[in-house]
Amino acid sequence: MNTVNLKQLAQELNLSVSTVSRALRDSWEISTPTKQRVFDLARKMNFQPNPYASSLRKHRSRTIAVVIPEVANNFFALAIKGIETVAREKGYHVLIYLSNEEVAEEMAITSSLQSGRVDGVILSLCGATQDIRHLLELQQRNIPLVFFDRVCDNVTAPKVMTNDYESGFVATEHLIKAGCRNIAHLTISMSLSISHKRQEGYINSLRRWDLPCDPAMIVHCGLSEEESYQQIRDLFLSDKRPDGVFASVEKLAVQVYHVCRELGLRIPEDVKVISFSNLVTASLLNPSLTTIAQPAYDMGKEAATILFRRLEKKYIVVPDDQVMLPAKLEVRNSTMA
Amino acid sequence: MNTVNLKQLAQELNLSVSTVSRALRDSWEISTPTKQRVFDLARKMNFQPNPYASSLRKHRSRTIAVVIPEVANNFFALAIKGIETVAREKGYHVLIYLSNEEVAEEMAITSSLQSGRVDGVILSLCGATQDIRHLLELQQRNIPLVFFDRVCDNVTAPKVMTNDYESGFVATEHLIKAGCRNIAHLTISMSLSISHKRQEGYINSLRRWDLPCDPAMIVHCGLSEEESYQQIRDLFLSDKRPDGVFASVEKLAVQVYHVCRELGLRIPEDVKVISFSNLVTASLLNPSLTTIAQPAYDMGKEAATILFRRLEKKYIVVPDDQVMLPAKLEVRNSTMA
DNA sequence: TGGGGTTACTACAACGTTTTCGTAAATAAA
DNA sequence: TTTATTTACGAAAACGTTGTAGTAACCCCA
Repeated sequence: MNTVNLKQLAQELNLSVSTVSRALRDSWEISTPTKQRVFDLARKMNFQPNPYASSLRKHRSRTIAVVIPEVANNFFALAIKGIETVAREKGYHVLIYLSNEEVAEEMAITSSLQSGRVDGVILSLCGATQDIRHLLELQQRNIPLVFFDRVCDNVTAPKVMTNDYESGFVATEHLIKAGCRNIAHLTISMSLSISHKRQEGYINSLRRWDLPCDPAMIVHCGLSEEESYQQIRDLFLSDKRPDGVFASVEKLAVQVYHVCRELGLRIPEDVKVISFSNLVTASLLNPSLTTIAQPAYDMGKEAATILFRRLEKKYIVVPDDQVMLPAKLEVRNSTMA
Repeated sequence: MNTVNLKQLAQELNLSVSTVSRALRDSWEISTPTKQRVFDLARKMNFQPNPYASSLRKHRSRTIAVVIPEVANNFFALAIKGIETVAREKGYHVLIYLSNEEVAEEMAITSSLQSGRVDGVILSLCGATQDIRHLLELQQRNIPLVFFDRVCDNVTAPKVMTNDYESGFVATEHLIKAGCRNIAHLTISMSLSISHKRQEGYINSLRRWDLPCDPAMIVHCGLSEEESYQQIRDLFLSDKRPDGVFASVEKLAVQVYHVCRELGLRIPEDVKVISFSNLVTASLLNPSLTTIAQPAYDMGKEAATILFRRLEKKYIVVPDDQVMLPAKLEVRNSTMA
């Protein structure tokens, strides 16, 4: 427990508390010699101002919250790193909350954030979020909100995204050019706009190349490991086995690898695979995985930067600036012709 | 900004602030009907108590800090998940700080934590930490500290570790049994006790099997990617090329794969590889990687549990209880005989 | 009828900062 | 010399909660 406070400094220096406070904040109202005395003693006594007293008085916590569905995932981990970097630079603190892909948890979290504990929130939706009241409530409390990656179209707030539509298009096109004619798309919860966009890119790419768009080839995978594994397995055991797979998230690509291994299917000979992914080991997989890599770190930095712009310049209100950071296609062996 | 407070509730109900406060905390001093009235209005007005006022008054923040060297790493990410899970269960909030493997940053972080912002700290040292004054300072301020994984032997505090010595021994033994006779050990900064222990396990395993222990086979890799890549490359180009490699951290194993690819060395035919690692894709690598997997999630949970035991003082305060969670050897193709 | 005890509340002072409003003293302007 | 203005500080009131110390009102039993 921190015990040295302004009062003690003031007593020691024969000054008033307010003078000490002002001196430490380098106020022009305090003479240079006095400031020096205060600085010296504060340093000597290792004075650390109580952040809670300060927050209470100033109605500012210098703390932000990051709410994400999971952290054991290179994309979100890198995003956190980006956010933390910017935050610490700006003297802010970062609270982390994991919704574990559960809407109920996401709601409980945002609800607890209404207390004024944080000055702002950076959030990436969990897969099943449909109801957005909990997000609107945050805004009603005047707590700035910035989305990244899994944004919410129905909420007016800044958003940091990747070019999901284009990436979906390019990924599918890449498979087509590699010779695939029966391409499956694996995706998660369709309540997410990123899933929509990626899928649209997929569909339009098929159209553009005059390939049929078979609804059976679009697999909406469940959230549980087992469920999605089964679904992917069923897909590969169906009459029309795909010769190419575009996975909208990394986890699904990993499962495709496992399923193929189980079923004795060869990648890329029997089926080619491409996926949104930030795996560090993509190039070391067997075979190496062709990925659409999102600039996760930069997205985190960007989201934080936007948030701090809002927090520090209240007068400039940009209701919903959107930043689009392009993902990058990294061609590897899993889509070799 | 949160604006509904106790005072407003009190006014509306014709009660005193203290009564409302007590009613909300379900105090026995308040009659049931009054409590009900208070609860109802609080819910209706969506009252959220100001956490900073409460923290100031109670000298407790219900917040902990997690300080780790990096997050874009499955081990630390899972540990965070474990910590966050326990914390939220207990009604605590988790601040995250990344030291980026820089002692200076680690010190700046712990220094800022002296302010009483957090009730406790969970920390994993960065590779180069030697000076431990910043950690002792935390303890002098009576801020409970719990280490996990990269613990600090010189500081008296609870520690959550894996059986590093045994794991080092077993990993090396596994290579020996697979036929390796010239085993290299790749490690990071030797100021870390986990590195020491893993290395000791390695050395003693060699001794146990009457194999020579060549100092040239122990490579202390630098922190930068380029540096360690060069060091590993040099190792493989040296006169006595190892036929087995025991990597003490995942990152180095990944680099071994890259180096081998560059040099045209085959794993496991030319060189067998085993590594401490929590890679989800270990089994999908080319070849699949034999790992010593630490129970990262459980370690996080355990560290948090110990910290909360201390914070809540329900149990006897044990100054430095140490918990050892065993790592698990997962044999895969990279060490096939 | 009064002393003791319980019940259900209230008043007020913390907690450590920041900020508003003052004000003595020193200096400048008249 | 008198009157403004500046300089450098202090007193006190916030911020919203919680804990301590009361205290009316009622009941119990002698």
